Amino acid sequence: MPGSASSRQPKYRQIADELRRAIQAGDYRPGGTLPGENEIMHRYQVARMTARQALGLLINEGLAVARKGAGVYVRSFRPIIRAGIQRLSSETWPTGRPIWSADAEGRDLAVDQIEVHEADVPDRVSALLNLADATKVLVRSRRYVLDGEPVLLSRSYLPAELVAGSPITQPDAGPGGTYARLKDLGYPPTRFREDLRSRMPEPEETERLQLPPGTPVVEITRTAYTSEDRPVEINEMIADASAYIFRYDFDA
Amino acid sequence: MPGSASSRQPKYRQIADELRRAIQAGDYRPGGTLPGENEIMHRYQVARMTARQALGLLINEGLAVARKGAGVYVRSFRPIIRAGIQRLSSETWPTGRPIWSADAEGRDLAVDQIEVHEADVPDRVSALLNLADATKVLVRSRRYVLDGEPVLLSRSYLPAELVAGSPITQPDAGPGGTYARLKDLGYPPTRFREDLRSRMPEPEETERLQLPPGTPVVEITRTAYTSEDRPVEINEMIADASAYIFRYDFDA
DNA sequence: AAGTGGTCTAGACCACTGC
DNA sequence: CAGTGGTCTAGACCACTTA
Repeated sequence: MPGSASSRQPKYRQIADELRRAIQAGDYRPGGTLPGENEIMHRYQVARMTARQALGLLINEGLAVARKGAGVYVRSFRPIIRAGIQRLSSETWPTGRPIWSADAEGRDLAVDQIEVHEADVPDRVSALLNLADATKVLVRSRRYVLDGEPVLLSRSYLPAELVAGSPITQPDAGPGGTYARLKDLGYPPTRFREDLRSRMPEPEETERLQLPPGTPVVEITRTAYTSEDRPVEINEMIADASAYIFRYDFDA
Repeated sequence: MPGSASSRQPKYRQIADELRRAIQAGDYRPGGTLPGENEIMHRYQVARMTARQALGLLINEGLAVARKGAGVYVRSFRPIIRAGIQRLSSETWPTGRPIWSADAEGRDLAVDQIEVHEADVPDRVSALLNLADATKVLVRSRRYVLDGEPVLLSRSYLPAELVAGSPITQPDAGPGGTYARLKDLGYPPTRFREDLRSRMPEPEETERLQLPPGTPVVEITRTAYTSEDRPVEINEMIADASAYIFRYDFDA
């Protein structure tokens, strides 16, 4: 009778602990299959729901994924490094290469679900952009897909009056992107702020990023300022936390 | 019969969706109670486990917490802003004020579980510090507690040979902390790298940070370099993601 | 003492995957 | 078609909180 003595831990935790140790010891390879519900029921002599609770723990910890009709598998990770500071250095804009090209070094990064439209400024954005209520903003949304898997949702807000008629209002803002165009307009960003927060995803984010359970998101709010400290753009991003490492290099 | 037509969503999802909307609409205040298992069973005519699944969803999303014997409550958040760059500016060390004093503006920040000892260098650390295997490192561990709640675990590694005999080997490294002492030793850090990653906590982290389900952690790995690009310290931190906003200000 | 959430059982039917 | 995970029921006993 495995795990009979020794414990005031509930059974499902003991089972999960045993499997977790085995995973970390490498007994189950990333991408490989884990014991399923039936296997656990027989091996530990427990009911269906108890086996499910054990697997549910591992799944919510992001260590495993269940595939309906197939089985339960060990998750594997291969995050990309996003260098927050260098990627926005003003030297990189005029090259015409997209900013995110540096992030994906030799992997296949695509952009889809592009949407550009004008709208009323949301409250939290008007506060950051120092705009009056009921001002119009240009909203640029897109989704980044790495090696076929969506990894990032991005939505940026710019004062509509500032960018009217410029290529920024087009889906493709041209070489160097939005920041190069802001420079053309006489408002080059010289300073950035990125605020990072991590939390569990909302259902809509789970859907658009195709997130398995147990996967947090990182919410990045970037504000771009001109040299006169005028905020000219807000970029709100939602990243699949398992796909990214966020890197910041700076001086003492 | 509520929620009978309309749906190919499972019942527990429909119930969770309804409660989630109500929370976001403000029908349930942060800290206030949510309908419990019995309430949901009667209101929606479902079995115990189905009501639990619905609540379990909200709990794993970090929107609710269950307190045994009491009820289910809406979670409330009050994150602190950690300014990654300014807090490590070399001007702040000589003031003698602890670096983290800037993080907690008017709130009660304490440090406990302090531990200082020598150990063999772990593999991932020796790679970052450019050390040979089997070198000794000084390990300084501590836990930060904000308003009575633990929010951060920190463990730093320094080459033992470098800091031998200095106040760094004492639990209290003195005014200005480790970095001021490294300066005294002739190795002032001039450049930092912070790598951030978010994931669900391991059981030990859940325990030490007293994390409710549905709370990710942010893992921060900071490397401190001298002006000759020699890495002199690795600081691995594990933060309660719900307690922090990570802020980085930088130039284009 | 009454009510709450936590654990657990022993069934059932379903949709999906893989051979 | 056999096996998998997903949903759901109707019970049970327990430990804990609140009053």
